[in-house]
Amino acid sequence: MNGAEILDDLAVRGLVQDCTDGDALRARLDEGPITLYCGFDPTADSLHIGHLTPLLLLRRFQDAGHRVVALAGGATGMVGDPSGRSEERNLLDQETLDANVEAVSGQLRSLLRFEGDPHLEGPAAMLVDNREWTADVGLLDFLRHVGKHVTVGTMLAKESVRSRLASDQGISFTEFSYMLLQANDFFELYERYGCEMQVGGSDQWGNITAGIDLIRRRAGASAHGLTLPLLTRSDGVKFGKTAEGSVWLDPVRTLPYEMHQYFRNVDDRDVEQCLLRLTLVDVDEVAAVMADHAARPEQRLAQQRLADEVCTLVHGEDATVRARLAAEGLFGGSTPTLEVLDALRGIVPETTVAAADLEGDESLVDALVVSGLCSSRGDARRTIGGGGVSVNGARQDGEAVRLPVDGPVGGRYVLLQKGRRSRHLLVVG
RNA sequence: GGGUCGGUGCCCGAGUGGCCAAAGGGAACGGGCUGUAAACCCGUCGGCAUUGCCUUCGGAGGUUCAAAUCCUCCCCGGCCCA
Repeated sequence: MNGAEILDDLAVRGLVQDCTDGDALRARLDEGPITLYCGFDPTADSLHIGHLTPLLLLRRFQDAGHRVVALAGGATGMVGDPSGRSEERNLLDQETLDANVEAVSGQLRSLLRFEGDPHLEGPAAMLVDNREWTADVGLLDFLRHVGKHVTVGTMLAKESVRSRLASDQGISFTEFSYMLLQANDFFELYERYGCEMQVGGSDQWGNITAGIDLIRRRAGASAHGLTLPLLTRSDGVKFGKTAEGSVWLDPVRTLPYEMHQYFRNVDDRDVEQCLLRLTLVDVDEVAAVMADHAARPEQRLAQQRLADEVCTLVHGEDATVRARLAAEGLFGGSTPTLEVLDALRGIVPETTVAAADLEGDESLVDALVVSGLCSSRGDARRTIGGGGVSVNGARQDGEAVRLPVDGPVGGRYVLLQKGRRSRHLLVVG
């Protein structure tokens, strides 16, 4: 892709909120590969799907032949970015921060192609930690070499600072200084690797332009910046949030199955935006998928595709297959196979039982209590009576108190379902 | 400090001696419809139990065969007066 092509692609996908001089950037991209970076502060031990847009943006540039740098903000994370925040952050301790940098770095690694990656074409991605050039810099040096080039007026004019100054909370000097650190990062990356461009979320505009200014002042060079719009949901809920919290990339925090389901349930109104911004599917193909979807919206082809794409990007093909099998077991409405039930392990809570436990006169009632799906035998009877219990996908008669005689699937699993949402797996062991 | 109204089940809110586990609404949960949706409809909704039993109406005592309901003291909230 030449400069125009990649920028047009981003624009069509709705991935450009703000951009420094578009013509200059286009011309620069036409000249040849560029080095660009995006920073990720280790505020938690995992990234979440909100980070996916900028991370994928790096990927898009890498796929177009450019050199991308993912920065884990070990230094900036120590200070706390005020951007987009109404309140002062709590500082993380060194130990937590180290662990977070480690975890986040691993995730950054998995979505980009580094040296040695068999799929690598063109420049390898780089992973850096800004502690590398920040940790040993003394305060005096920093003030002389960075602070000297930035006027307080400019800093005060940034939206992130202005909004906080106007609030009751105010802003600490520490957070106020944040943009200097980030500006310095950009400058350092420019010096070290010839990094000419920084990308980030829309709230990063002020920090990015601060870096561009610093590069101009100290190196007399012009650099570029581009920000992404925030993903939004039509129903007003913050994107990537569920009742349980954020959708994380860490498979322990958010099961691949749960992530798959999250996207599988995206509103019709939002699904095209998601396909464009959160997957690498070609724009033309997205249009084709959307056309299919429009013809048969009830099949939710677009959501299915979206869920598969994102899940595969983050967790890989196997996890996606498993997530789909699990969904089939939970929502397919047919008798699940051994393979399907196997895929439910780790997704549905399970209890190990003896084969004899499945044979009693009131084995169904007992099983519901043992599994914790029902709080008491009376509760179990009531729930069964209300038609709320299924065993291995088959709804049980309101009078049933005993498990069906056909026994556990493959001699191993009995899937209990209470209503649509509560499940439990009995494992014969 | 004086006066007054009130504190009821997850929440709001009726109930003013027995027919009260306590109306009604909301939430929640189950079912139906549906696109693993929204809306809508039905059911359950203190606890345990296959009849029934146990624990609830701010707290502690008391009157009564019987109290969420009456009396006494205490705690807490609203409003009015100081």
